[in-house]
Amino acid sequence: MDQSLGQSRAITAGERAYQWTREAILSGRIPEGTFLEEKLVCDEAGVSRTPVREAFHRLAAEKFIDLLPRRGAQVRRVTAGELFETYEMRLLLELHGFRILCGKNIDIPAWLSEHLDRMEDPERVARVRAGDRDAIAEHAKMDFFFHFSFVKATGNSILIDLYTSLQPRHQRIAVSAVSLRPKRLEVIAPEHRTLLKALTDHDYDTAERTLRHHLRPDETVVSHLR
Amino acid sequence: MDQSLGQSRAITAGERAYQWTREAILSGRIPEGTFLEEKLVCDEAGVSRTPVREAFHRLAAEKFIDLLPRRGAQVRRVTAGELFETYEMRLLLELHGFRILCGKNIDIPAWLSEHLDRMEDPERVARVRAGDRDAIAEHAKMDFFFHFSFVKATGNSILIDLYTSLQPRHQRIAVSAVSLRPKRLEVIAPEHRTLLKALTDHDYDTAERTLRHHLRPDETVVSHLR
DNA sequence: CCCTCACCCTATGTATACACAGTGTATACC
DNA sequence: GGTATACACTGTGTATACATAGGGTGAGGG
Repeated sequence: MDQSLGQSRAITAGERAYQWTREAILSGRIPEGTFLEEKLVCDEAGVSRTPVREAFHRLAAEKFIDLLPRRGAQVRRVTAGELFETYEMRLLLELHGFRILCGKNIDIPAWLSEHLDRMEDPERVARVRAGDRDAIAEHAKMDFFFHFSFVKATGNSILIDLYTSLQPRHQRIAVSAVSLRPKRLEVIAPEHRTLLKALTDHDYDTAERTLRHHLRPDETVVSHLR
Repeated sequence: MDQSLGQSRAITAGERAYQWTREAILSGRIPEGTFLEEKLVCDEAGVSRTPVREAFHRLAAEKFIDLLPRRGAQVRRVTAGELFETYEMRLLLELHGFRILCGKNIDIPAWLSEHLDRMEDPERVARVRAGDRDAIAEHAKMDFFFHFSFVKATGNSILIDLYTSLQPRHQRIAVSAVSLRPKRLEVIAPEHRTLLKALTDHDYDTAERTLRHHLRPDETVVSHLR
């Protein structure tokens, strides 16, 4: 195609295909259960099938899609069972992060407060509550980023990997939760503030108590996924 | 890890390439740090480059190899730092499994005792102590399988996924540990028996104490990886 | 009206050809 | 003798052609 343009060759075609698809799934442009056709991604990402297929295998390993032999790539659904499991694992991994952060007196990034400011921006919140799909997907990503920051601060690369692998499932759950119960936003925001303060103060007990309440499956979402 | 199941299904070329490479790495036939050439796998697995490259991307996502752009696929090394992190994560995940198994009175598979019998088979142990690379790799796989069984028994599919993703790192560490300190075998075996009994008795405290001692990095291995 | 079966057609699985970057080596120069 | 540079070669990155399985659609029968 247009390889001859001499653009920054740093990004390979496979990487473009991967990022486009990953973003399309995370943003909700491609709904769960959709059979993702190679040709669609080829056209959208402007690459041939080979790098697209490589991206698909990577995305399958990362639980974004299921690769059904001779059927195609299906965007993964989150079942009710997986919802419970995801919260269970998030609690396990995040609490472990908290223990390290508090125990070793590791400081958490100062800009996290500004991140919460952006999440609570009235205009953004209004769009989310209005049901704007893009805004909801963006909110879910920011929520993940917030929690991920604590895990990242521990510096444990494997913990970071494990937690990262939860993102596809987190995204679906968070989108469902905010879509079905926009009122949750009013609960989430102050809990995030409490978490941040507790960790800044190295107050593990408060952090744990808050997180245990924060990571509780919403019955409305559960029944919706059943 | 399920090496013997499902021979009858129509296995794709990509799957053959994946399994051959995965097995070659786990068995130690391809040493860490090796640049894995696509052509080699093509010849060995009897497929063309396309499915091999797909397998490589999958293996990279699973942390078996690093894909260096324009350089190739390098079999991952385990650093000293990752050794500590791996033990830390194994402890976290396995203890969580133990809590569930004991708390919910879930029974663990009865055949695990026979699995330990096979691990302690004098002939096998002799080969491991003699430094037989295949026997050592096999021992490491059996060790992983033993610990994995507890995680599997919880039925939490995400926990199972997360633990599975530790296998590449576990394998390298276990092989190093047994190679450098064959004497460890005499410590490992009784600890495995203690763990199994504690879990059969739903005695979490003993299980936790034993596991905390069991999953302790060996200083010899640590300095070897540095 | 619903179910079944056969056909076609589309999308996947695989191989291969070509483009090009990175590495190694040999040669020339300092 | 050591270092720098140019060139060839090897192996990866990508596109594309071809084979084939699986599903959709239509007609025919119950």
